[in-house]
Amino acid sequence: MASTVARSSTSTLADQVFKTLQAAIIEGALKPGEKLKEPELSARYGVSRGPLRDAIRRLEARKLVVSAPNSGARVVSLTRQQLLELYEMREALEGMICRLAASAISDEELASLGQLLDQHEAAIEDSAGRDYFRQEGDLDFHFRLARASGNTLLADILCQDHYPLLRMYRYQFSASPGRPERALYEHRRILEALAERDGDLAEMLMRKHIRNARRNAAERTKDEAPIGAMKG
Amino acid sequence: MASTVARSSTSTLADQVFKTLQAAIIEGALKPGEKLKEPELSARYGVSRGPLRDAIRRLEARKLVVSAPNSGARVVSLTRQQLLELYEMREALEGMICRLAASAISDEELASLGQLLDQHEAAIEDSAGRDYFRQEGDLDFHFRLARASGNTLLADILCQDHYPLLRMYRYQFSASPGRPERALYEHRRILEALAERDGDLAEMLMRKHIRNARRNAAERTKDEAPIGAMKG
DNA sequence: AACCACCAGATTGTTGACAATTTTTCCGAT
DNA sequence: ATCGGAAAAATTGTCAACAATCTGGTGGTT
Repeated sequence: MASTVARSSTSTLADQVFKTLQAAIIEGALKPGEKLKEPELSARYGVSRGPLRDAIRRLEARKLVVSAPNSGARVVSLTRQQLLELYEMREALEGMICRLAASAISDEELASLGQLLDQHEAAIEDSAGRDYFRQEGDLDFHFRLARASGNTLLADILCQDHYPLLRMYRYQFSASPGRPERALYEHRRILEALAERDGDLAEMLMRKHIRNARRNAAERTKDEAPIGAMKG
Repeated sequence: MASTVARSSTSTLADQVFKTLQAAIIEGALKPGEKLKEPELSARYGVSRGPLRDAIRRLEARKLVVSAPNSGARVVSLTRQQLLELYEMREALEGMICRLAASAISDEELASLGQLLDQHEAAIEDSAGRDYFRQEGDLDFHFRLARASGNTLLADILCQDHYPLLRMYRYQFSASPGRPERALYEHRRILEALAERDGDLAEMLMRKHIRNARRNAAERTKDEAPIGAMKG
C-alpha cells in the first residue's frame, strides 16, 4: 500500500490525489459515511495537507464528499430518498439531452452507437460474472449521448458532476435479473428515435427508460433506509 | 477598499472570502474574464493564500470561475452559445421541478407564492428604475418553486450550483421592454396549474416560459459573440 | 526586420509549523 | 452506575516561506 503519488510535470499534485481519491470512493475502497482524515490520507499518498484539501474540495464539487466546517469531510452517504431524487434529476437532464441529440448527432456517431449496443448484446449473452462490464457499458451509452447532444454545459454537468456519484452506487448493487436485457432493448428504441431525428419521441423514450431504472432501484432498496454504510 | 474580513467563530475564513468573492463576481465588481491574482486578493481581504485558494475552488464548483493548472483562475466568461445552453439546462431541470411541485407543494406555499406575484405586479406598475428588484424577484419565484418541489437534490443544483451564474449575467442586462409583464403573466399561469395539481401542464408551462426567456436572451445578444469582457 | 534563446519578474504549487476547534478520555460528584 | 465536566489527544483552519512554473522583455543571430 502507500501508493505514493509522484509529481508529473503535466499535472498538479492536487489533481492526481483528486483522481486517486475519486477512484477509491467510486470503487468502494473508501466507504459511504467514512471520514476523510487529512493527516492519515496525506501520509498515505505522500503529499502534504495543502494539495489534499484541494482535492477534497473538488470531490465536494462532484458531490462525492460532504464536509462541515471544523469537522471535516466524509464520503457521501445517500439516503434511499436521495438516491431516487438522483434518478428524477437524470430523467430531466437526459430527456433534454436526447431531444437535443436528435438534431445534433452525426450519422457516424449514430452508427458507432449501434455498434456499441451490439457489443452490449454480446456481453449479455456471454453473461457469467461480466456484470461489472455491463454496468459501465450502460453508462457509456448515456455518456456518449450527452457528448453528442452538442450542449457542452449539460454534458459536463452529467458526465463530470453527477455520473461519478451514480457510478459509486452502481458498484454496490449488481444488476437485477433481466434488467440488462430490458435496458438494452430500451437503448435500441432510443437510438431508433434518434436515427429518425424525432426529438419528442427520443426525449419520451429516455425519460421512460430512466423511470424504469428508478423503479428498479426503488424495488432493490425497499427495506434499507440509508443505502451504504452508516455514518458516525 | 481593503475590507479586511475578520474571523467569526461560527464560520471559517475561507467561507467568508468565498461569499465576498461570489458577491463581487455576481455584482460585476470582478468582471468576466478577469484574472484572480492570489497575492493581490489575499492582500486585499487580509487573508493568507490558503483560505483564498479554498474559496476559489468553491467558486469553481459553482461555475463562477474557471481555472487551469499553473495558470490560475479567471472569472467565467460565457460565450453566447454557452449562455443559451444554460437556458436549455434550466428548461429541463425547472420543468421537472414544476412537475414534482404540483404534487408536493403545500396550500400555504401556494398562497404565499400568489402574494409574491402580487408584489411583482405592484413593482412593475411602480416601474421606473426598479429594474433590479424585478429581476431578483423573478428569480425568487423560481427559487421558491425549487424548494417546494421536495427534491432537495434538484433544488440544490439549481439554487446553489447554477443560479449564481445566472444572476451574474442578469446583472449585465436590464430587462427588455414588456418582458417583465409577460413573465409575470406566465408565472401566474404556472401557479394556476400547480393549484390544480396538474403536473403535466405545470411542466409544459414552465418549459415554455424558459424557452421564451431564452429567445429573449438570444435576441438581446444577437451580435456579440463573447458576452462579457474579453479574456486575456 | 523577424525569429529564437535567455534572463528577470511575477504567479502558482507545495510544504511544514502554529493556532483554534472538536472529539475523546478520564475523573469525580450525585 | 450514570451523568457532567475538565484535561488531553487528535483534527481542522491558517499562515508564511520555499520551490516550480509561467510571462514578458531583452538581446543576439540570421
